Amino acid sequence: MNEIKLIIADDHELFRNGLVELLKKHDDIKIVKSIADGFELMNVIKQEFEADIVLLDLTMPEMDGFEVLKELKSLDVKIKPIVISMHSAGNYIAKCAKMGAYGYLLKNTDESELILAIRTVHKGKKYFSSEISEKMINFMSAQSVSENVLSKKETEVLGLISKGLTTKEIAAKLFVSSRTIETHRTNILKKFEVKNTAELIKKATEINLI
Amino acid sequence: MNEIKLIIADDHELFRNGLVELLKKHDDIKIVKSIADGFELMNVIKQEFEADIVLLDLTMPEMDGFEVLKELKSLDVKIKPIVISMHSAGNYIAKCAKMGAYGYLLKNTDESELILAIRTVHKGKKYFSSEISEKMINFMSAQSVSENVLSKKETEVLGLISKGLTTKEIAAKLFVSSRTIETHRTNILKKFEVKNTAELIKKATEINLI
DNA sequence: AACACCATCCGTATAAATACGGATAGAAAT
DNA sequence: ATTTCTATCCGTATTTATACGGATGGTGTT
Repeated sequence: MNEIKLIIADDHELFRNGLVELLKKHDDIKIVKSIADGFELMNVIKQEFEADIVLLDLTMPEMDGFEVLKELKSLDVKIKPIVISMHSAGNYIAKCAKMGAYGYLLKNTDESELILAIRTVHKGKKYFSSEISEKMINFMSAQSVSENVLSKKETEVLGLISKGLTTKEIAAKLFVSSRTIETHRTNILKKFEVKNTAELIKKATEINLI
Repeated sequence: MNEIKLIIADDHELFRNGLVELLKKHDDIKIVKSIADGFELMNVIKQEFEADIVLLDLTMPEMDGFEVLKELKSLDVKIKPIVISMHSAGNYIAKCAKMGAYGYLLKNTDESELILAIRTVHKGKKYFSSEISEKMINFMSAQSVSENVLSKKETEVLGLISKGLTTKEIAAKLFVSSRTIETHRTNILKKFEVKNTAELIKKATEINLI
């Protein structure tokens, strides 16, 4: 039969469950697994599991979506990843496309688009909505060069900055030297092309990174 | 006749026009004026104009909604103001209620609620949705005491901070001493109950102040 | 093997922000 | 008439953030 076997990987339980409920109504789609982290996901995939598509969140605790994409590419599996993220920043989209994602959806998308994306990808085609494509293209043409995507540590540091922690406090919390955090801050500012914390936080929230 | 005479005061033309279109469909409501600033609004009101209700935006260039409320209260007119704002912060709502607003709506409200609010207020009753009331009550009970609403200057400074300007640059731009801006910053931090700029910007964006 | 990126650390220096504690004139509120 | 708030300014001191420039081991890519 032509049933589409789907895995959901997202660390937000409510969101996962919402998706499950929503997809239940569609007979051609069957959720075979619902998983909270990339690490667990890869374990499942590597062992025995057969699935057609994985709906992949980018931000997960142990192993994030980028890492999953990378590993999926190296493995020789036929599972097609559709990224489903709250980030609409062009650089994220571009990076995912480059890393082999078959689709990119925003978390605030609607049901019909989700279904459309799943079916399109299942047919072997890629699905990037016009909105998403546009953002990616804008990003590419903005010559912003390669990947000013924040590293995992940088993302973590950014989150702590936005909570009002100082460099010293962050260093203590992460058990590293203040120098390290200073460097992270510097690099984050560079990647965002801003000159101070205030502008950084504003841009980060605009982009929904925080 | 029971026609409700309405004035719209909002500096966003698109929004104003949208409202007009939307309200056209309701025969009991007549838009008698559409205005972009509080100053102009008060001129119109003071001269001759008769109206029942004014839909009042809080953020307008020359004279903002708070000032309008204040002046309306002092004048002896029967125009009832309904505030329509994008800010859902409890302190804003509370301040408006205190200053004599008959209603408070968020800009993302829907048509039915808007109409309901207008008709309710026209009958002489106040209209605060349960969502709005709740936020106000939470704010009141949060002992946050009086009005940590930013003054006009503070709001302006906050906006410039979020654009990445430093204290010195802001001072130069506003033709005042750096000391003044430093004090503004201090006061803004106090009012938001945060300890540094990063946290401030985050909170301000959450609250939609920027 | 060579290259690129990441996370980690270090030094020196300046600029900016925050923490104190004041002051004053004017407007507004009660 | 008194108080409260706002916008403006000042001093002193400390803490943070930013700007330079540089280094290393690990990991992953090509």
